[in-house]
This record gives sequence, structure tokens and C-alpha cells, in this order.
Amino acid sequence: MMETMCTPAELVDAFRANGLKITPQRHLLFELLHDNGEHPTAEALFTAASVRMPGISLRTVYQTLTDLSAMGELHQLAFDTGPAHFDPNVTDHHHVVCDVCGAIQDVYVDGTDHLTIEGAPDFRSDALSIVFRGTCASCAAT
Amino acid sequence: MMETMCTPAELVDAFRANGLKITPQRHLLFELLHDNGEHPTAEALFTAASVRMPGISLRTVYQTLTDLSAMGELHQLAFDTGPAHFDPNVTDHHHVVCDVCGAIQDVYVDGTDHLTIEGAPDFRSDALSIVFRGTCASCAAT
DNA sequence: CTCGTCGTTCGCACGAATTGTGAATTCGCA
DNA sequence: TGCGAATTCACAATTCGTGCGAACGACGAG
Repeated sequence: MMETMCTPAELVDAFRANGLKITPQRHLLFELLHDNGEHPTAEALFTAASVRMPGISLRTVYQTLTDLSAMGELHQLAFDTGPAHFDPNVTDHHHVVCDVCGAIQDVYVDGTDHLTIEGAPDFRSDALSIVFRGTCASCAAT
Repeated sequence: MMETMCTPAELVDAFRANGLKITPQRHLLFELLHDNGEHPTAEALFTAASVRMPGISLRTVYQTLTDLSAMGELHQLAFDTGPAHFDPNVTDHHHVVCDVCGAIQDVYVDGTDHLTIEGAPDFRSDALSIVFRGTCASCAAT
């Protein structure tokens, strides 16, 4: 299985490399994000973090998520209105979103190299994000 | 040139068909949206509407945009944090977003039929949205 | 190990974007 | 024209996120 999420140790190194310090709060968040495919919101991470570290501030969660985003170790996702979702998977991938239950899932998409754009001459595309909306397997089963 | 935006007259019919009334405020917004490729925010539409109808309420703009979205005559776009953008083009298309100037442009994409999804078995995809991020022609020219 | 220096935490207040509420108004059918 | 239901709009509330600053704590130098 491909390694997709940064390990806490790697994030520690990345923070140190940027002159940032390692605090227990940050380390806890690194652990909560590691191999986390749930695309949590800041609130969700705050709730999870509060279990193991009561008193941690929502402000600190936002701060750390912002720092991780700034150094490219985390992607911030805005599918619609509502809170942002955070994705520790920084490999080249895309998302499916279930319109019924709202679940977000990482997917790998083949064929993107053959997409052709009509209507924006001379636009230099650096990145591509694809979102599939529909119904997930478990919601379709009901 | 393909007709991509609903005409005010069509929107009037759509509203009537749904039991909604036609007010001067709504009619003005229909006109402002017709053939509008600027992907305006609610605030931008409010500003534009205020020129021709001083006193119109931002609340009414939101209300009308929500109604249009609900009946599928308008798409609501959330590219990142910040205000939602509204797209009166309801044909099957996608978007390019310039990271420099923030401009949003409609594009038509070929090859989407050949995309294959790995990682979400049995997900039934109803809709697809693709966003290309990069640099637009005019920003690249600087 | 101790110290001093920044970076960090976190409560609070603020800000932006959007929605709830309800009284006054107005559309549109009869 | 008149009635009833939909609409407008000001105001307040909500949601999500950020600015600020005092107290705290990580960590390299000595």
C-alpha cells in the first residue's frame, strides 16, 4: 500500500526546517492527521484533540492547520459552503463526495493527461482538481 | 455561438412554473445574470443591482440566488474560502481559475468520458466538476 | 543545567459571509 | 378591485475563521 500521509516524524522535521517549534499540541495534531482519510474539519480535529488534551484551543488547531497548509503538508478543501475540510494526503489525487451522507473519499484518477481545454487559450494550468458528486456505495444500498 | 445562459424571459417562466412571483427585484437580477460570464459574488450582484435599483436589499439578492440555485438555473461555486461565486451558465462545463488575478473562466473539457476512478468502488457519479488552477494569459504576459 | 529569546498558546474580540425572523408590502389570480 | 399568499427588507443571529496581546514554553547558547 502506498504511503500517502506524512508521518508525525516527517512533519516534525518539516516544522523544524521552517524554524517552527514542536509543541505537544502540534505533535498531537500531527498524530491525529497521520493516515487520516476522513477529511476532517477544524472543529472535528479540535474535538478529537480535546479528548487527549483537554484545554487545547480551537485557535491553536486553526493555527497549526494553517501552518501545515502554508508549507504544503496539508491541503485545504472547499467543496461548498460550510467549514473547510483538511486533507493530509498530498499525493496527486482527487475526491468523490456523496450527496446523501456528505462523505468525502480520496480517489486516484486515470486519464487526466488526455483532457483538453476549450475556451481559455494560453491558460497555463499548474494544477487540476476533480470532484465527483454522486452516491456512495453505502448510501446506494439503502 | 452557443446559447449558454438563460434569458430573463426563461427565468420568468421558470419562476412562474414553480409558483414564485415576479418582482422588479427579481427581474433586474435575471437581467444582470443573463450572459454574465463574470462569475459574480452576491455582493458584486448587489452592487450592480443597486445602481439600477437603489434600495434593493442584499438579503433579496441572496434570496433570489438561492431560489435560482434550487431550481437548477444557477450554479453556486466554492473555489476556496471566501464568498461564493454564481454561474448562470448551466451547460456542462468546467472552470479555470487564475492564481494571480483570481479570474474565473468557463471552459469546455473533452476527454472526461475516459476518466477512470480508482479507490471508490460502487460510487455512482452523477456530476463532475473540474477546476484547473494556473496562470491566465494576461497575467502570464506581465 | 540554566537562561534568555522568540515562537506559541489561547481567550477574547472582531470580521466576513450567510441565514433567520417578522412586519409591512406587493404580486397576481378571481 | 380585492384578497391571500409570496416577497422584500431591516435587523439580529449564526457560522467560520482571523487579529491581537499577555502569559507561557521550547530549545539553542553558554
